[in-house]
Amino acid sequence: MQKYLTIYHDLVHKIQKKYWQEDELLPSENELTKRYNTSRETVRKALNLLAQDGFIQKIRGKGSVVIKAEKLDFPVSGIRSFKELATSMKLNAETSVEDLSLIDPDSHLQSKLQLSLDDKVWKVSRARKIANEKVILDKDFLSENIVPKLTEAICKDSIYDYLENELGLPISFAHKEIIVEEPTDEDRGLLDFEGFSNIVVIKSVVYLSDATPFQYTESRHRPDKFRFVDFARRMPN
Amino acid sequence: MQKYLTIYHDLVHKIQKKYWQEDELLPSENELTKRYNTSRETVRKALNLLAQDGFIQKIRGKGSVVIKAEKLDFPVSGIRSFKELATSMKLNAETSVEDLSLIDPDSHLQSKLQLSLDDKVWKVSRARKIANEKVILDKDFLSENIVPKLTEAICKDSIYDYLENELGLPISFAHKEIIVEEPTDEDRGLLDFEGFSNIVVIKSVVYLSDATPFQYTESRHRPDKFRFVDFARRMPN
DNA sequence: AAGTGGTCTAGACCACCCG
DNA sequence: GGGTGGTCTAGACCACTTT
Repeated sequence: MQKYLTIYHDLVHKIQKKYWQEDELLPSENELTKRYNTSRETVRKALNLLAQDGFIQKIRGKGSVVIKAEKLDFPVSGIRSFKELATSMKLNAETSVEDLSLIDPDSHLQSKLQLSLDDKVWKVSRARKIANEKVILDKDFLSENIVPKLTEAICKDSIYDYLENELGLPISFAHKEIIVEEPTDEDRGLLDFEGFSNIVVIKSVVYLSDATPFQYTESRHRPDKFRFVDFARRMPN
Repeated sequence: MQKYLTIYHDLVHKIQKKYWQEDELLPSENELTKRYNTSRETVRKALNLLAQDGFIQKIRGKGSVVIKAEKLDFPVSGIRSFKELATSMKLNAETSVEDLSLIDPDSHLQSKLQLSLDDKVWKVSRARKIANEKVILDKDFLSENIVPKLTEAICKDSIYDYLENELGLPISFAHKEIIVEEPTDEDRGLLDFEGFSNIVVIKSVVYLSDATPFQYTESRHRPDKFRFVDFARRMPN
């Protein structure tokens, strides 16, 4: 494990354990350099990660302030699996696999996943139940080229876990968009939809570290149950 | 201007001018170090910014690949004013100021903006017209402590521009959330709402670089006209 | 084996904040 | 003036990809 990541994880852990109060200052970079017996640039790398993730705010001339933690947030930025989210948010959640099949992609999928003519894709539909209501419908499409096999057991647990830990795929980045749509008949059939007239859809394409797209996902959320949170930083220009 | 930022801007400019093709490799870090007559760490800082902004994908052992540019992105991450967005997306846009007044904040605002008991806030309501339809309602609340004066002319142009360039405020980061709500009577009155039964609301709190919150905004979008794009990177656990 | 990006070091100077 | 974070340097070793 790299030094700056162990420092990062140690600090995250201490912040979450309220080792420092909110609005309090972290030890200075020079102090941390001594404590972790490393160089200042390495400490800075860890602190910059913390800032990027919204744990601290660095203030020139003063120090690094611990930021008030929000909870029950559904992060927009960052690739996280439903299982990771459910765990970290301590949700009482349950997944049912509604469909698992190997299909011929339509042209939209072919272009999104840069497929050849006779490539096939896995289609997975899963309904997510939170507090005994089905409120999320996840539709995943994965290149058979890259994911040759999928089982219902894997889908019920965590596809991400399987991809990263069993197949060792280097998942790298994702392009996401959020739009609001009219619910389809499928949405109404598979979710507890009550009388809602809109559905919030997060569409994403996930890439490997060599920039190959291998997964297209639509995560369809009942509009009353979610808020999507983002932590944005003013960019240079 | 810092060296790594000038390098960053130069490379962004060259990528946008198609100096390198999509999927092509940038010159190596060592090569760029020579060309810009600097150190490798400085080049790497610029390249990491490019990767963070989705311009390139760095691949160990190979190099930095120029990523296919997506078009018409409405960035979630990054704080941008409507004017910046409208300009960069070349929209035919128009703003009307519906309300501008100095009010006593309710308790919700007091806590969001960390106000004292008799502090006042500016309230600004603006309707955004795109392609001759009023589809966005922006409601801004700004601390009078930090923004002592506001005029209708400023609000019609760009508040951000005024804050950054006239007042010189160091705008630093924002916490945003996206939720779907029922439209209010105000929404129906000020927007061309047709028959829609939901509205997409982006709520954000904007902070100065010393972590003081000074602005609370609700940007209310007609659901059919709304699209949000984000570029996410898999975080180390 | 050579070239690439990833990490780490030790030191330097700067701009900013505060007592 | 002393401490803080921001930038920059020159050099080193490593893991990975390609030839």
